[in-house]
Amino acid sequence: MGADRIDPLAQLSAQHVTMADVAARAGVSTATVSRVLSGSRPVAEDLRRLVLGAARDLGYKVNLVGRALRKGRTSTLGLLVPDLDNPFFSSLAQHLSRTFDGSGIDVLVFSADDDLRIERRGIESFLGRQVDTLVIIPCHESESSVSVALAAESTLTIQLDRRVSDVDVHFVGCDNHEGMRLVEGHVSACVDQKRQPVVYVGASTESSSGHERLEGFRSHFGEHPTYLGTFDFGWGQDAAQRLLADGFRSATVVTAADIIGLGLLGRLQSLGHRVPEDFRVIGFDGIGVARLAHPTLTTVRQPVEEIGRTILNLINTATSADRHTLVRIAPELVIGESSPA
Amino acid sequence: MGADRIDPLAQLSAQHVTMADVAARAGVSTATVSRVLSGSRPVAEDLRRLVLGAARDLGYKVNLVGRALRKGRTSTLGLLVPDLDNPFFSSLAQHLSRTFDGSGIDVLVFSADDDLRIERRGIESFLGRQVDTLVIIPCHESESSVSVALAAESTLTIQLDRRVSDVDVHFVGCDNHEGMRLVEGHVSACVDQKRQPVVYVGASTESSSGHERLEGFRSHFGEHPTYLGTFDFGWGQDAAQRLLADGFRSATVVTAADIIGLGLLGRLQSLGHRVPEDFRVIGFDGIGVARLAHPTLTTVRQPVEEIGRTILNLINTATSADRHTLVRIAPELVIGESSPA
DNA sequence: AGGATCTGGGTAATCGATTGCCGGTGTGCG
DNA sequence: CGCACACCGGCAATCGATTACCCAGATCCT
Repeated sequence: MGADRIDPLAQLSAQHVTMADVAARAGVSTATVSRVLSGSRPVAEDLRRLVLGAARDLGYKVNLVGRALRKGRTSTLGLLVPDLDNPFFSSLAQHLSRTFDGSGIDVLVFSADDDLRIERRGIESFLGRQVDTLVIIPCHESESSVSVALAAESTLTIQLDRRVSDVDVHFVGCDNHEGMRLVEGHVSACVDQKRQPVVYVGASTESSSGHERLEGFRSHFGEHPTYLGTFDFGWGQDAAQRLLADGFRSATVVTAADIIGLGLLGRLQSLGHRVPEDFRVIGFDGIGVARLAHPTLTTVRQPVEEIGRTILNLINTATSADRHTLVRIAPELVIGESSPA
Repeated sequence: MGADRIDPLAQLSAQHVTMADVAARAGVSTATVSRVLSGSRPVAEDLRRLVLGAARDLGYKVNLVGRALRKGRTSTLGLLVPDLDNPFFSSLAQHLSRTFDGSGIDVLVFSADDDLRIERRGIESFLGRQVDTLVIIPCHESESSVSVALAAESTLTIQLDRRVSDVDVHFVGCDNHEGMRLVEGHVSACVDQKRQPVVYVGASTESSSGHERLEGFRSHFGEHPTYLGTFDFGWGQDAAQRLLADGFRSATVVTAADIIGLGLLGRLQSLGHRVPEDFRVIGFDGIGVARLAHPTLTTVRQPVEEIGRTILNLINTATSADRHTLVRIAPELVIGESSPA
């Protein structure tokens, strides 16, 4: 505790303290400094103390750029999301960060702003920075293929939640088909479809999740009126008005995402319709705010913690040779007030 | 268009194509390759074409780690947020990313998970990676000081939305005092405070925003019942029950954040109370979902676009010498149904 | 014509950390 | 006592891109 102050001399030289500086001060070679600091090889106790003292006095901070260049690895995972304003993606980012805390791997997030051009830039940026792992939620089912393939050929790449077609790259995501099965089970148990029609409000099939959920819906529910838009609140609101314009005054509305469901639910209520008495609304994803809407939203929850853990496992086991891993995580029905049992 | 295919030989050598490889193939020196690729000095047209062709054939991708080591700069901005699950922070991240698109600077986001230890790790990680700018929303008004000071002494550091005490580091954020003045104006214009009491549901004063909003509230409204918790939905819900337990059956509830207000609003409704008839609820931040609640939330919107632009400007003008810049952005009242005019 | 200047290419040092290899000391064993 | 070997510190090469410096040839000027 006696040597807590920073050496005044050191403050002059200031800014960049390198291993060479520490070595000079401790009177040893940079090799020894490196060994002490990284523990890569034992170093005599007296030298160890000398080096640690010098490092502390000078305020030495490792330069990860130098290390990365030499080691060829960065202990970094790059997460590329389409849009941080979408609560499902940001919560995925949050959980992934939390899962990797303590693993020695830093999670860095980049938002593509739903733009193929920026997505591409993000990939090149992460690859250029030599991230050890690239986790990507591709914007577009077909157009993102090239970028994903590019990434996969230079580093361990994992697709998350959405996948591109035509390219074999690891994928971890929810079983959308199963999710729609759960919804169908719930609906058929408590709705008389003769009296209350079922409609689907989904998202464009340009992303695999939009695509798969639509197909899941169709295969479990059969033919029903279908409205397709984008994964955002605004589309939910628009869709509410389309439904009303098309004459619906009562329906069970299955949506492709909570944000769509929430937009729809809000607009229906604003226009004086009752949920769940007139319209039942069902979401997908299980984002936090779904529980906070009024009424709370019935939804299919994707287990984000498990998704995070799966990715962590994949990294520890997967080699870049087997690109084939495809993990489908089973979702879970959460019944809320917008479509009670 | 004729030489679009990748050279088969190159694919064998695969993985890391360096400038040396490109130079060898083009029959020039690495200096020339660098000059062609970066445009740092003119190069004869024929050589230029040769180099570009070789780079394309080999699938050359610049290694940003090597570049960063040499240049000492990375064209990167590190954004450190306390929690990506908080929609205000994730929307800030999204807008900042969007603002910097096209500027040649990549925005990388790291979540501290509201934990001082992780916040510190994030800072060291960003500093080690030599980010040119570090934008940080500190977790804690006093405990984050050391970390922020550390960052500020090695790179351009800007505090966002929240600031630590005792340290002079650039700050860009909303004028919370002014925000509360707007709320007071709205409330006094349409509420008879004799008949409907005003209460404040805020967040702990451990973050500067919590602190300043509480003070702003007090200075404009005077003494009123005050409940302090955390910046999340759960606290809003709890607070609703505390209010009821304390006997309130009607009140104008001013909250410190939309997420608190939304939690509160939802819980009040679930328990059969009417908003705005019985309780008026007012938020702060202006997150997207505030417009989607039912009823929509009256709130004080922070202009995130302007905040983003301000940071971009600051980076272009600020030197690390003047750490003093303190920008307060004027917020804006958005009247919703939860507290109509 | 001869020196000054300009253009543009190559050589090699450089950024900071890591690590393969060498060698010196000390210990253990036969 | 002598040899083998473990231990541990240092030297110097290395990762990949950039750039200070040098130099050859061309052009320009008086």
